Amino acid sequence: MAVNVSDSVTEETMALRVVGALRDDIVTMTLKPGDVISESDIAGRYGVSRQPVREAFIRLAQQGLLLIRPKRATVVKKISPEGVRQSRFIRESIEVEIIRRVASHPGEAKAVLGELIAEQEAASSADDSRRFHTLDELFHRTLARLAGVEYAWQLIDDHKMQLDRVRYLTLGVSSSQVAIGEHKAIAAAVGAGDVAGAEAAMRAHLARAEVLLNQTISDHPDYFE
Amino acid sequence: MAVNVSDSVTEETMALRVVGALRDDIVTMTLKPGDVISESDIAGRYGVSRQPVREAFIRLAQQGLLLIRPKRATVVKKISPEGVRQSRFIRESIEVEIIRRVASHPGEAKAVLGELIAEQEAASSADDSRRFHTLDELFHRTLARLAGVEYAWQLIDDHKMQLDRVRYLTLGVSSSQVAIGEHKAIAAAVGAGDVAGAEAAMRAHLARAEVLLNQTISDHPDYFE
DNA sequence: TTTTCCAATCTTGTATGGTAGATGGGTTCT
DNA sequence: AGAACCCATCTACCATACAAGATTGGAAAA
Repeated sequence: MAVNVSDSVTEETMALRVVGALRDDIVTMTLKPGDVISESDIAGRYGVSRQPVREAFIRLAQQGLLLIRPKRATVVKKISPEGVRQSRFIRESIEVEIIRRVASHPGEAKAVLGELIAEQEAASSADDSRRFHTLDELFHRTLARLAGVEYAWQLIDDHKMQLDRVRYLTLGVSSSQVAIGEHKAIAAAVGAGDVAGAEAAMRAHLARAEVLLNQTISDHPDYFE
Repeated sequence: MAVNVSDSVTEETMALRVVGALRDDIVTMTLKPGDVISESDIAGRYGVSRQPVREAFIRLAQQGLLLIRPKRATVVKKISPEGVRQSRFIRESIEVEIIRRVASHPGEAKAVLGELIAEQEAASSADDSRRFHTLDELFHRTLARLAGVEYAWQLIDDHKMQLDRVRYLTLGVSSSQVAIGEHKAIAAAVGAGDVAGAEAAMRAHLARAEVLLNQTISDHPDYFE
């Protein structure tokens, strides 16, 4: 998922290269909320003209990561707690609907999810939080695929980036053991075809993020509006 | 909601003016799916340089209305039936969650929704389908506001545009009387605090769009992938 | 006639210069 | 000293020129 800037063949156009590099810097908090950047600044940093940088700014602004203040400056958007909550409302709405569909028609779900959970336990034992993060995301994406709405999952990727920034701040904090237990509960209910139980388990799983958000706001108040 | 191109004070920058004009042309099918446009073409048409037009293209491409084929051309994206179905999956997921929240805690909901329905009946009697469309959208937006997630509603506006194109094709077709009846059922269940009933009524309301979509694909096969 | 190939002419991508609005700091006036 | 003001300097915005890939049509060869 990470894009290396110096990699000169992966991306087609310079503009997309800059988009990938900046997005990575923003999500990983290398560029912190509130940081001021400018077209010429970034252009010089990556050795390109202002034009592709400008287009990158436009794309990232539309994804809610940058705020372009005309004739003034462009800043890395601070995280809006309300925006995070509503992004999570969207995510919860969709994930609940997904888990219902999957639980209604299990099928290969139980086996597939079981494998993923096993990998997660391996990553957790190895204390590889980066890999666990990837596997966690894959768990939810797999549910979407099982429900036949993987494309819909891609559609909300933009909104998910807001959540990813918060998540990055809580990388070490989030106890993966707890998450794995919740994943097991979800998989078990799905395997049993227990729709209501699966929905409840999913809601409980997502609700834990609320606590993390409030804690993160306390830890990094200057990153939020 | 419509933006007049010749209006020279409403929009701030030329790029945003072009965005609004093109989006309006696309949603209203003035620019049809599959139509090929070019930066210089549009630039000449609006009397600006290629630069702001190019930026407009980028924005609209990110919203899924245009498809930029590098060094080749830019075309009005054809409507993807699968994309429409998944966009509607997203919408249904969110609207169901919204209607649950509102039905759980009615309050002023019944009165507010009642007023909107009355206006819809007036528009329907006057055969003003354009106004009915606006009121219909307002009905759903109001539900989002009542649930305290109006911002979330704005977040999915981009995806809704895909649905709006289909909807425009069925403007005269969709019998507003049926829609009003469904709105009444929703409002009644909400007013009674009947969560399950409100959810069922909302699902029934949204399900009707599936029929319209299939009919529209038959009527305009060249507009779809 | 059919096929191959090349060149004119499209397209979008990139670079650069100039414009107007906004900011900040120093100067001048009161 | 305090406040108003002006100007150097920043910003994003727009216009223009050039570059490079893709397409198309016709000419030339088989």
